Amino acid sequence: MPRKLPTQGRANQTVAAILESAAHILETEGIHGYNTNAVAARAGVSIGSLYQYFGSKDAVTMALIAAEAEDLQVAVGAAVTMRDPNAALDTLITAAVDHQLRRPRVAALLDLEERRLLRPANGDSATGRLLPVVVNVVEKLYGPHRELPLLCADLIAITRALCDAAGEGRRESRIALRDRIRKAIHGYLREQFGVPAKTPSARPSGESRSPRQSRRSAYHGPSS
Amino acid sequence: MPRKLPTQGRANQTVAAILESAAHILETEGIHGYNTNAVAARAGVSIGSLYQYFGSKDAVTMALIAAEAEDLQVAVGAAVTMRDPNAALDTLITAAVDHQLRRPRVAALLDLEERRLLRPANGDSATGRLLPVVVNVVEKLYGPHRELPLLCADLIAITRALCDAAGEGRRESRIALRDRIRKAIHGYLREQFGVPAKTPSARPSGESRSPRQSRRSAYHGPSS
Amino acid sequence: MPRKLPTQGRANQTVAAILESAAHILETEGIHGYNTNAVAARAGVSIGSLYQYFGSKDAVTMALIAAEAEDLQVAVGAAVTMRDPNAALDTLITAAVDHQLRRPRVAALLDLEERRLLRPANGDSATGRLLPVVVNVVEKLYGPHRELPLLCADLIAITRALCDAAGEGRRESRIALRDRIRKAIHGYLREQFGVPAKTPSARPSGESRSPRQSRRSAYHGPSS
Amino acid sequence: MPRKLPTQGRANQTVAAILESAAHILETEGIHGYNTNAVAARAGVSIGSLYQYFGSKDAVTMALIAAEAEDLQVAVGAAVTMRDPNAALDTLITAAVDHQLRRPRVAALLDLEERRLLRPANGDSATGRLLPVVVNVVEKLYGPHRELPLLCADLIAITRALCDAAGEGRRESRIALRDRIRKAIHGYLREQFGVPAKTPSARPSGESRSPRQSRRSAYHGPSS
DNA sequence: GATGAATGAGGATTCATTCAT
DNA sequence: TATGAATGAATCCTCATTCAT
Repeated sequence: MPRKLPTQGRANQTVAAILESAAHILETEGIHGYNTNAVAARAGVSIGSLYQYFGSKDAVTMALIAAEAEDLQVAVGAAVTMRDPNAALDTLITAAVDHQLRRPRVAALLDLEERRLLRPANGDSATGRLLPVVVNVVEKLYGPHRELPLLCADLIAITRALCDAAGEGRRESRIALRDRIRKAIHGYLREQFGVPAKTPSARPSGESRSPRQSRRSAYHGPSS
Repeated sequence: MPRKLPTQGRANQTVAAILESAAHILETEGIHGYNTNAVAARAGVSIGSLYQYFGSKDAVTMALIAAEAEDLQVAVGAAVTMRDPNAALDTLITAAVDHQLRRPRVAALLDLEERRLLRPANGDSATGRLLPVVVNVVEKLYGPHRELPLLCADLIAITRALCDAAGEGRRESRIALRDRIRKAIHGYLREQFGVPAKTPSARPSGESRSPRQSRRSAYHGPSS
Repeated sequence: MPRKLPTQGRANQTVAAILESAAHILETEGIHGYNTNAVAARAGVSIGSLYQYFGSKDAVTMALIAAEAEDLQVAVGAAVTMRDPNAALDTLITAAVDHQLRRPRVAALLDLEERRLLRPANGDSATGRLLPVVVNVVEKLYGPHRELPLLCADLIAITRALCDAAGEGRRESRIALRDRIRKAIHGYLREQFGVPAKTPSARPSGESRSPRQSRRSAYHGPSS
Repeated sequence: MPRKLPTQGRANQTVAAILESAAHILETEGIHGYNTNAVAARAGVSIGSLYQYFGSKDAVTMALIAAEAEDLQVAVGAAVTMRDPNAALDTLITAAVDHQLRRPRVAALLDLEERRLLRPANGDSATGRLLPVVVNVVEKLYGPHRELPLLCADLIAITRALCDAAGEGRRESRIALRDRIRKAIHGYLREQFGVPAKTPSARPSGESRSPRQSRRSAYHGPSS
């Protein structure tokens, strides 16, 4: 690592170019246009170089999955250190939304590939590392539950689904999407926990408020 | 007419065998094992016969999508005629669960293919026909909402996501899954409408009633 | 032959329908659309029936070649009996033009196939039966020549080429085409024979005249 | 640059080998044996290599057409610069003969394919570039004519037909063939113009000299 | 005889991967 | 190390032909 840093730098550049190219092709052409020759060509490197850095097409895909998940991982890392579980959850949701909306199709397609590629040596999927954090946050927010991992996996699935749905076709602000995801998550959890908590509105600051009463005024619709 | 019937029968059998084979291969091998030769071989017919009935591989896929969606369509038809919107919603959920759990992977993969195959053409996907029914049912249950189609699309996406998640890996009873979907749906809607639904979704037990109160004190976030 | 005439009639009808269909497909789709299934379908018979009457695709093609050449054969037969060689030649030319222009593409494509199919058991091509007649006519018109068969084969090739060229693209009257063919033929022969004969204008009657002199009055063009 | 040249050389070799193989197979097997696998095999390259250089079978065919027409184009270029129209015409005829006789069947089959492949696209066939040159030469030789392009297209068709006819079966010297073509061409033109050409075409002997003069009196038209 | 479902060899094309330079 | 030409197994699809009904 200390030696031949310039080389390392070039290698890193090449790897980055390949992954960027792969993502772009997946986004614009779908799986059917996703082949190593196209990826190498668009990356501006030879096919031989691609195979120098990645032993196979699947290796490229896996690296892309990891790279795409990276910003998510950053958010996960940040969430872990937060005191306020609400802020932590918001951080995760925001990261998920940003991630999925940046390249909606890539995210969806990589989901598929991830399932296939993780079959043999599973364990370290993005979800795998995400789940415990979510469990931790939710437990802080809603208390213990004997099926918490299952519920949190559901939350992740729901979040992903809403992002995917938002990605194809309908264009809307990420704020609106975030709001809907928050409602889906808290609605689900409240049903599961049998609690009248209400979705906190987007206010990433205010580390604490006594929500239940004060938030009532947020209701609209037939009720109040 | 008697002349043609045995022939017709054979043709129908062949078509059915091909679709069954296609579904089986998608389920067990994934998209990577899904090719016309394999489908024909497993169906016990020659590749030529496959192409006698389906003009292309995509045609097979589309027919499979239609066939797999058929039971869903039946449920949709039934739900349309129901007076009780709660029962109608349950019918739809049950159908979705049954459909997705029968061949979890097929359902997920066909979703992907459907997106690709419907891009150029019309919009009569399974979701397309499902959405208005859901909108109608939800409106009866929760009242009007200016973004009802969007919300209902979310409901469909959520349902699908939970089924998909249930499909891969964890095995559980469809009753439990149905219950979780119901909670996700009603939780989301209650958040969106800010109102308790006219009819609560699941009353399977009394067990989960009491925790609701006692756990209250554990909440952080908006509450405390 | 005397018995089961009705059956024979039906068979003939079927055969005729198949050949007509084959010609139509060759004309409109070219060799690439010319396959037995399409021919049978367009003829309104089953593929099985086609193979009942023709042992193979090549058999269909050969029958089509024979059928298409039939009107040419009629003209050949007529030409043989004519006294006036000029009228005979005109008959042949007219037949060739009519034949080639009715279905220009079929004629050209069958030419190709004929060459392939006649390789093994050649001898009875349309040209084969045509050549001696042409030789005979030309000899009467222009006198003997030691390479007459070669010259006459050239005449046939020239005629065919001009018809083919007329078939694709440029539309013109068959009278004009006939005139050009006549000029090409007589021009060639005059060069070969070193003779001042001039192309007779189209006057299919006058069974006999001493051509060289009497034909003078027939000249047109810039002169007279 | 030195880096690329050997590679370029290899690529060129491969392309040349493929075209040579294609021509050879067309010549010996006809269209029925003309498929990409056979072409690649005979060229000593893999099928993949063939598709590296040619996007499709038709692309191979078109490249072959262009390659086969190349020597013709050279002759056309040479003819354009010639002062003496007779020499120019002879150059063209010789080129046509040499071209067609080198691989008679290839030339004929490519003619067919050319018609099919040029249908949709532009009109720059070999004939397309040839025609204006011929028109120019003929006009110099025989003077103006309101249908000169048509006549010259006929000349090209006639030349091609005689070459084709010479190609199949009968073997003869190209000198004899050239002579016959010259006679066909000038015979046709004299008929059309009703005039002796400014320059007689072939002077291989003295034998045909006297008739030309004596024939003059037979001409009508501009002359007499 | 007539039918048309079924067959499967054959042909076009793609693309992951290798390897000589 | 980089390159990109070459490879060939795999895949989609066609069509001449057969044969059970």
